[in-house]
Amino acid sequence: MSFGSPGSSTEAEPESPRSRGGRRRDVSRDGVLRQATLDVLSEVGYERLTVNAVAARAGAGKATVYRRWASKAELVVDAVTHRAGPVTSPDTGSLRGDLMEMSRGRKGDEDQLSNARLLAGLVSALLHDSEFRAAFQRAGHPADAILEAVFARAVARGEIAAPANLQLMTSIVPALAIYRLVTSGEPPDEAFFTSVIDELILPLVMPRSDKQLAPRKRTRQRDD
Amino acid sequence: MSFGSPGSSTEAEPESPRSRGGRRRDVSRDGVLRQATLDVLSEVGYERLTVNAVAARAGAGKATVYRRWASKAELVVDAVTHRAGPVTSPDTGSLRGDLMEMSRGRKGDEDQLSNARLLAGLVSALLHDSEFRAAFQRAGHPADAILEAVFARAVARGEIAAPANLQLMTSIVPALAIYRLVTSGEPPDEAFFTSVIDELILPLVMPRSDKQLAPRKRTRQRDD
DNA sequence: CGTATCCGGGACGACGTAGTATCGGAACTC
DNA sequence: GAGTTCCGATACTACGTCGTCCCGGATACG
Repeated sequence: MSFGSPGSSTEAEPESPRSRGGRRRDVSRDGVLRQATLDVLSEVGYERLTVNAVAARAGAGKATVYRRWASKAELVVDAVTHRAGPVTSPDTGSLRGDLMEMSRGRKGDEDQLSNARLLAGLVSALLHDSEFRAAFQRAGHPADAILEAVFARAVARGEIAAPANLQLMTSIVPALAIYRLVTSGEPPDEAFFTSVIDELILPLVMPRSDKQLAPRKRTRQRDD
Repeated sequence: MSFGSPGSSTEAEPESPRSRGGRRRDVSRDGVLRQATLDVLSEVGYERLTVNAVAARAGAGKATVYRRWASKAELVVDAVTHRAGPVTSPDTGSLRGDLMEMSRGRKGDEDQLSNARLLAGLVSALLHDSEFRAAFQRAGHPADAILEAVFARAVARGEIAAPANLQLMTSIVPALAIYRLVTSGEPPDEAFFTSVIDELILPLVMPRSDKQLAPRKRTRQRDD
């Protein structure tokens, strides 16, 4: 497998040896097909994703898919590596606010829940196909970068001390979200994210218990 | 699907309407087949597990498998629900020692790494087959019970205060182990478990920083 | 207008796997 | 010993999916 794909990295494809004329490829179908791939992937996972289902959801024919990607694997890899949203890092002024904002997500697009569902759908493929995994590591998880920026800003504000192990810290939310999704079957809701943030992350990074510390009762705190 | 299986819960099967004679079923093959199922499951995941591969690894014929389980799904569910080891809760005298001991595992059998690999192989099946998930929830994760006992003992010793959210606490290690396994492809090693325990769990439950707190350098501490 | 490439749709072949059936042989009951 | 059920092994059927090919129609170039 090569995992080459339309616009793999820079979307620059200068050479199109179009011999003579012909109908031009409708570039807008690319995005539709990628989004349909992500949808089906989140719902049934990589193994049960069928190219027919993707094409049908996109309102396209299977030939249209295979004209752009050489295989199901390349389609999925390309769809996931292109899924990046506007990468808007929230900035509510407090670490807790930023983290909660990331959990909620803006339009069900780049939030932690979608990430969890997507990653969960890819788990077995990632585990047993090293080329698959390499492609995703190359692309990197956008949410990771955002989370790192959120922590960095909190450090710059003097809100927290620099975490000793940042990677471990940024893994907590997605890891627990996936774990919950898999073991309970229910997608993590706001109460779950609140628990993780207030009872795990904040107590770990807050210097002392001078701020809120794991509110036992539903202490409603607003910071958005 | 019914997920009935040989000895589902109590291993008591009093009624065997053997009309007359015949070779008796070799019960020892059950365990061999279950173990082979777990092995293949850990290696390739549920979707790519084939009954042929399980039978071959067990040195058995496919008919022997289907004489005991009605389907691949029932075989896997039964194998996983019967995987419980001797459920020996470690007791090293300290919370850290117990947690480390659980991570290491006794014979690569009931340790966190095997659990992670196994659960990772089941992720997509668990996500998209509610009956599958229900079967596993019914069985419960043995490691959860052990972890709860470990924390309970630490509380009884006065080593820690009772965690506000025990379920969240016991999820940290397996959740992060699976996340690492999936995203990096490398199984969590001892250094990883040390990080999680020393930098996440212990700081969270230890009342103050009067004990060890996240040794930066490879501070070799032995407590077993 | 002729040709070429695209489009959605669907037929088709190749392949892998679940589950069944059958075989020669072994273990057991009567 | 006759009959029955298990054993490992393997042939077989049923079915789903990947990937290719073809269709009628649309959109481009020359």
